Amino acid sequence: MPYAPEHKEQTHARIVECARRMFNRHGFEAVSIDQIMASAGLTRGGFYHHFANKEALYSEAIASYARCEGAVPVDFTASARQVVLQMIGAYLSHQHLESLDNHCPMIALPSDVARAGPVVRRTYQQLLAGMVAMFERGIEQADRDARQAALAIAALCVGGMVLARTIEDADLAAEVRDAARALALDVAGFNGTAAAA
Amino acid sequence: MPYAPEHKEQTHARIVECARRMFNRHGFEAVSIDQIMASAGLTRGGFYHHFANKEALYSEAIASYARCEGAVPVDFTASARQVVLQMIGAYLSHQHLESLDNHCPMIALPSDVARAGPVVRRTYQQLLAGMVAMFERGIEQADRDARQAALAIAALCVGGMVLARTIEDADLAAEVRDAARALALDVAGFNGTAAAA
DNA sequence: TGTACATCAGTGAACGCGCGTTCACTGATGTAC
DNA sequence: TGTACATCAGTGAACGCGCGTTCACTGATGTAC
Repeated sequence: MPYAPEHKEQTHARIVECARRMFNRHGFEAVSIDQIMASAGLTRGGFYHHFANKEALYSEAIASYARCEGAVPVDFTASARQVVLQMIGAYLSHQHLESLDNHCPMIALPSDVARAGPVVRRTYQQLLAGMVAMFERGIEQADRDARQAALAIAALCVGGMVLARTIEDADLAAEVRDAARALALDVAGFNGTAAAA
Repeated sequence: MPYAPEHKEQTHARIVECARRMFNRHGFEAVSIDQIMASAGLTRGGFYHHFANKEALYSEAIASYARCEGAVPVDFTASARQVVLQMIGAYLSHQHLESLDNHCPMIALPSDVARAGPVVRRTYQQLLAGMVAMFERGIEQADRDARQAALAIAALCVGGMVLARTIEDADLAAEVRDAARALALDVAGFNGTAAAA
């Protein structure tokens, strides 16, 4: 047995992490395997010892976001209700918008994923499902409405950030984020508790 | 003067329209100039008589959406208030989701535009500004809040559709659209007036 | 009216380039003796 | 403890391909006489 068994795992994880960052910033197609491997301190040939092809890396990169720290810290040991408050504030924050390496894949790669294969899309869907479940848990409403509210908040978070990230005018971008955050907090039941931008 | 003066204009418009459809479906990068020109009944060489380069076509294609009919008919001669009701219903409709050639560019090309040049992004921003203004006009609220509501509704429309388009599960996609539409109608002041899916 | 001409929209072969992928290899490593 | 070995993660040259772009050309057209 040459090399310690965890050696390959570590290299694999390093490639995925580099890919996640680069995909977030530039999209799937604009980043080449050469660039990813170089960024991980390796050369192109080794790629196919770790992944069947480039697409296989897409879903691993998206899945790895759930394990990474994210752009803005959220204290997940707080109450479900507090987590919702923090999540909405963090997701629609200026800090999240600016951290190009650590965008949530739902706002960094929406059209890339829409055009990718089923495996990639399923991974993306799990990320959304996790986010919605987290909102649902912390919303104080009649049972049937909590899910609907959670889904609408997810749409506000993603829509607000997708627009803010795409348009040129920074003032308009901030306006969109603020409006989305205000409504999301309102729907979650935090009336008048506007968090910082 | 060979050819009638409107001849080139018509060919130009035909190329833009073909490009708009193909970009909507597959994104900027996945569609080649060859494919666009072939779809317009021409060959690749003529492209550079009409456009400086491929990116120049991006913004023309996005701008052309404002002039095309869209996926779902909206009667713009109705009152500002009725237009809002129709717009929200049309934007978040199943019909819009399914019409891959006529998606609003804001949901078809979000990451493509985010990575494009300033000209493309400015065109996209104008599309958003037009949508927000239309919502603002038809919302009955205190002046200061109308704009905020309009921005939040735009975020809901775009977020709801971006998510619905990207995830695999059709039931979850419909749930997201329904939740976004219900909240958007509520914010616009159409309490309990749920439109058809 | 008929014809020769100038224009320029459209053609298609060719270019250089970077991509994803393959493959014969190399050499650092843990194991067996 | 020291050495020969087998393994396999990583290397880097090479491949075929399709892309955006260029350019010398062709031929359909409206105009001038």
